[in-house]
Amino acid sequence: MFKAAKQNRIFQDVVEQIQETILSGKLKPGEMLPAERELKEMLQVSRGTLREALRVLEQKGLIEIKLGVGGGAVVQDVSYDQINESLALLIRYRKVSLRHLTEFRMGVEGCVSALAAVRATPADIIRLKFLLEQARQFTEKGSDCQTEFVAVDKQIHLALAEITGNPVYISLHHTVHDNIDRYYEAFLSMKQPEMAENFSDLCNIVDAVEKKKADEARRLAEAHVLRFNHYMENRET
Amino acid sequence: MFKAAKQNRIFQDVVEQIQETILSGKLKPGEMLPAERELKEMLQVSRGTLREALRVLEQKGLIEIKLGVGGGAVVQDVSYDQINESLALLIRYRKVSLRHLTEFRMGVEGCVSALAAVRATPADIIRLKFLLEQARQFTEKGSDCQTEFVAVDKQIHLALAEITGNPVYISLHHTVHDNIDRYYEAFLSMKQPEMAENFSDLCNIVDAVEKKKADEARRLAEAHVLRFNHYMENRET
DNA sequence: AGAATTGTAATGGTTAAACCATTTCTGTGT
DNA sequence: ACACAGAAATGGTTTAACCATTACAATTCT
Repeated sequence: MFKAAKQNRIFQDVVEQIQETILSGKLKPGEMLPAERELKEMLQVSRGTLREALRVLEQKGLIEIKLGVGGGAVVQDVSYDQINESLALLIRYRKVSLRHLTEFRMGVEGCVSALAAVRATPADIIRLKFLLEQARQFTEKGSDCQTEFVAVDKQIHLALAEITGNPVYISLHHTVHDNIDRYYEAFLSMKQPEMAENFSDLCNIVDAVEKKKADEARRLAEAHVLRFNHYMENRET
Repeated sequence: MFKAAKQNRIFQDVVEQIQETILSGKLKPGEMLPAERELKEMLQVSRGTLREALRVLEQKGLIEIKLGVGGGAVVQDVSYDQINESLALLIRYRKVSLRHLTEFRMGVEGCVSALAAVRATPADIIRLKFLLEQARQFTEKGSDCQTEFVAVDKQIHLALAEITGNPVYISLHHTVHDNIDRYYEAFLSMKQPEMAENFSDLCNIVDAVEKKKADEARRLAEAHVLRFNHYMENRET
């Protein structure tokens, strides 16, 4: 029901004051807080205490500190970085396995593709086909371009997430890929045939999205993620 | 590809050292860091700098500070609190709406139910039916027990997530529910008929899980979340 | 005039030493 | 035994000084 009522720590009060000022819109992204030496006078606290508060706000992603003349605390636009860091921490701490992550990714990419199939506009389809064309070129070049191919693959999945228009899916896409990439770099190795297989997967997904076949898009996306994973499983420790 | 290479700030180095020690398991939850005055000697930094580092670690949820003799930094078990706070910030900043959150929840609960249908053991089914029985009792009592009913509803969804055995789904369950609950508290109002409808939903989902009908479980779970949401939409600002 | 260099001041980063506030433990007296 | 008081450990805060980085202006060279 309630959060633990921490004893009064002055820097916490400072954090709350500044956070409220930012969240209420009195300070907008890009604007700056007064310099530390000014701010400490306004708040009637020591510089050390103020700096502890700034560290917290920085960690929350609400401000960023710049050095030098004209430097100081710049208000940031709230982004997905913090949520991603938290999830990454959780993944690392709980030692979430590649299997778990892949299973989750299967589910999410499936949902994303199904939603995208419902919502894609003609412009979205054009964008997807443009990305497909890039993928096709890298596929032809074979394993020399594995990195580039994986990058385009990722862009296609991101595009699908963006088509859903749901920021939660977009955020998760980044989180999952940032965390799964570590495994890719270590374990993934595709030759020309595998790349061709994957390229074919992507074509089929985009095709299903274009034809607004949501269920088929889901099924194909799930199979695609699973296939990607199979390439790695043999090589996993 | 790479993260921005922040200029060397000593406290960041301290944060990384301590964080690595914790994440690598050298320091386990419940164990304590040395006292500030000791730690600053070990790390060869000033107390102010060390404290800035501790504020960051505290904000990340890796440690908690206790006062008095025998106090100090206690290593925490990584929880969902930080990720929840990040999501709450996004919601407050209006980057994520209830509609987005519900849509996402539909997808996740669908995947969870489908997976649970595949993996549920007889013991899992017994647990689910035990929870259903509680829900039935609260349903009969009507709107006096709305809070209790919602709590059991949540427990059932958590149980399904746990049946999948995938920690990512379990984590997400907590995050989504913690944040969606704020809306529930503000907007949700169910009378006896709505509760009966929901109870029926839950029965059908558990039934589909028991019969290992994954696709049906998914469909039912999605409809269930959607229905829950409809109760609120009329009341939303 | 224009370009390169240098100086200067603002600003965050760090250090040091001292004192306060809270909490636990210990010893003393009843 | 129990209660109370004091001591000690530990985080919280303050102050004052100095260092490092940066933007900008002044100066000098071509």
